[in-house]
Amino acid sequence: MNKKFAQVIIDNKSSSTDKPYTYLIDSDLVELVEEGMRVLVPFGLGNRVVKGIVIKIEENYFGSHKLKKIIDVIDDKPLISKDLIDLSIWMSEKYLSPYIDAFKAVLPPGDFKEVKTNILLEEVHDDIYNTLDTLEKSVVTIIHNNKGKIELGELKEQMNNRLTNKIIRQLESKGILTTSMEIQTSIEPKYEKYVYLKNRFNSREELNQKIGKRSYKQLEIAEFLFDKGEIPLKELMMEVNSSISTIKSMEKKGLIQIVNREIFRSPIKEDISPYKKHELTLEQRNCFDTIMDHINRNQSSKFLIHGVTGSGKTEIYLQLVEEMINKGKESIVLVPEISLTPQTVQRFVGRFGDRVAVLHSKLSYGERFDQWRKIREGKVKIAVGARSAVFAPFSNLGLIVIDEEHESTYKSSMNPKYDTLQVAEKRCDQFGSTLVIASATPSVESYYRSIKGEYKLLNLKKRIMNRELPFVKIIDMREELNSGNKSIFSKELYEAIEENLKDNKQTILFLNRRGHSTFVSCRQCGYVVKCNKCSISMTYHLKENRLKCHYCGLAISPPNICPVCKSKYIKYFGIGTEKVEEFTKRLFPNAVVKRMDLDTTSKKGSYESILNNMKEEKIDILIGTQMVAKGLDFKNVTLVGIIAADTSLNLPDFRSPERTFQLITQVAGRAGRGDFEGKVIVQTYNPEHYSIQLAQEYNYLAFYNKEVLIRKEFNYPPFTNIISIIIYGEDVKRVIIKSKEFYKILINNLKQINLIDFVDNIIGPFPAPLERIKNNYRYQIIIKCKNEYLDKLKTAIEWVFIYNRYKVDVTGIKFNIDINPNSIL
DNA sequence: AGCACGCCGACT
DNA sequence: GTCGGCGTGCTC
Repeated sequence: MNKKFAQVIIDNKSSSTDKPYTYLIDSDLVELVEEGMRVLVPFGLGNRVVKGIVIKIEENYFGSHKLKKIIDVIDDKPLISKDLIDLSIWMSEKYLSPYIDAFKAVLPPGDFKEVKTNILLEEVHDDIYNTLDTLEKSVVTIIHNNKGKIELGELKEQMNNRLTNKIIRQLESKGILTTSMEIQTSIEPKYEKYVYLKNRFNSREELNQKIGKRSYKQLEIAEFLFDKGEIPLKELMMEVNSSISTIKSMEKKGLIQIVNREIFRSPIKEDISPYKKHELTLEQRNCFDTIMDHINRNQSSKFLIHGVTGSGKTEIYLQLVEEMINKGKESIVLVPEISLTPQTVQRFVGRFGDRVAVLHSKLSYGERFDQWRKIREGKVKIAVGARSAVFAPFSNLGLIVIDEEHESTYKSSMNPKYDTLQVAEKRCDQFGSTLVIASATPSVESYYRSIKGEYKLLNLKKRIMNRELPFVKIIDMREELNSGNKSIFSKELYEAIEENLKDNKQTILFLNRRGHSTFVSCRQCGYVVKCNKCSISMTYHLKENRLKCHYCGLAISPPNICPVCKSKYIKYFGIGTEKVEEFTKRLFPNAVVKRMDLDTTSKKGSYESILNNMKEEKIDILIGTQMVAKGLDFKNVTLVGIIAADTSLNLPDFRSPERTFQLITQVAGRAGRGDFEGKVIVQTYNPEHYSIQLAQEYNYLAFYNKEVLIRKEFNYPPFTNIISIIIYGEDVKRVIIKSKEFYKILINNLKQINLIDFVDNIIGPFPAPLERIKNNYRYQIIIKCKNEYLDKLKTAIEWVFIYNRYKVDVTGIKFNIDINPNSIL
């Protein structure tokens, strides 16, 4: 008997069922099931039928479970290829992520269980039809009677024959059928379960009578619902600390109703004009040739392009991609989310037209699925997108480009908490393809690796057309203050803006903080308005006249009198982009001033409209956050002002000098991109800090050399790995007790496996720098560990925190484990 | 997530 | 005793 064994991942987001389950593939299915296909399997004591995905097929089974059989196979082709399956398994191990989350990253967007296969009938001539066997004929007839198109599941139902998938494949190879995937997202929006009391009770007394004293838990829930009305099921379970079974039995009794409510989402669209090919400069050509030379000699290689801002890196990517197309290979181009919207995408779509798939966060599930399907079915050759585009399901991948590789958005903060650079390396290894990463300010880690020879370093030192990098002037704001200037503009910046306006040139003002005032405080007693769910001061937003929490979104009206001491001396401190806008408009009443940050670009198309106005020179002064720092290319911008270079410098994170250096360099790069010289004015209270000084000189190498020494001395990446474990929950006392308990268990475990002496450092548990977010108290343990012991350490962490082998009661406690996180805040 | 098993308290 | 609620543990 020909039988095989399949490892199946079942989607039910509970950590205890997140592992491969082995099922028997009976002889009648053995030829139909492939890795990457979805199957129906019996699961649990009640053998309920669930959908799962086959990740491995083996000839033998040596385990001791009595195996159940796969009921049926859903797909006629694998949803994902073998290399993406391997990649997911690799990710779940590398980043300690649940399998199901790692697989969701590579599976079609949306709910993979809802993917349908459509079968389309081509024209069939009688002479061909007559060569078919009976079963094949009946398939053709069924589809014909269904207007030439049918969904696979429905066809199988009508055929009522195990071999349907096989027949389809035969007919497909004869060119009689074609198949195509579809997902029903436009009519299947996202839902969440809500609970409410069935409206039969007028009073508590009536409730008590109906339920009876015995079911005190039910009574508690009912009373809770009586007060609250409708509430999400998850929240209810949290609030009353009850299990689902209690709630379900109440539903059975008809006391409560559980309903699905839709959660909203929205799409956007854009128009794009052609972008013609540019002649490469000598430097660009050298860089391009070196890469192509390696590719042509079939040496799979990794390159780091260190190119100053405005050196024309995008044109190099474009031409590399073109070469790939000529070789019949596909390319993935990754850009940070923020610069994704118009400019880079316009260039790719402008040059390659419908051979480009664009993936970004503003697509709806349906749109995203369409892009995914185009890639999967080989209809496009290039995928341009944010970090998740690294999973684009190409089958003959030749090149991955990562633009602005230093950007923090390349590290995911959700499961799987992957680092896009590492994933890209892995994919390139799988396909033998080329990896090109590039930045004007490479991350210390990447540059270190290029020095060690893991990446081949390519330099672009000149801007195109030999334009000069803009002159950077540092203004010591302490001196401004001493000379009596309390304004947010130094004298020098003010005069420069004034002059720029006179010359009809454009100005960009950068401040990495949105809102109007960053905190509101009482001058009498020092009280600061804080979010009542997060340990963070609230930012005042002028336009809406509200105080907002930038972590949880809570908005309240600003107080007129101090809630503590009742004084009316409430003052607004700190500057945000909104206040900069207000001041700028007041000081330059004749200038057209626009602000670009999260608050002004949340509406559909508003980002594009601001950029277009900027391009058409309808805006004199553009004020913005991070958004203006990346990739924007306006020829008429000659002045860039950095309002406060210190905001990113004083954060308690080892990467803050690096961030500051990168930010200043990137923002400065926005000036002088046209025929006119650019100027940058940096305002700071720390003018002597090395990251500001060296950014002024555009001296990346000196910055790197200094920074890498510090990293070595204090043992930070790239010399070690940092693992952050955050233990959080709503009950502070429990969080503290549990984090101490887990810390002890972890230490004991590490002692047992003789690892404790090899782990560089374990600190904690201490309150996380952001001690409270969205009502959760957060305690943190930070572990440093060299590469060679990392795997052992991860196993220990998995054992203690994820599998919870020590059976610690973890009700109300959650963990967030991040390996080499972006920041340790 | 869903299902069964077994403990335990309240009522006959 | 016995009925029913509620927590616990397992799912190839």
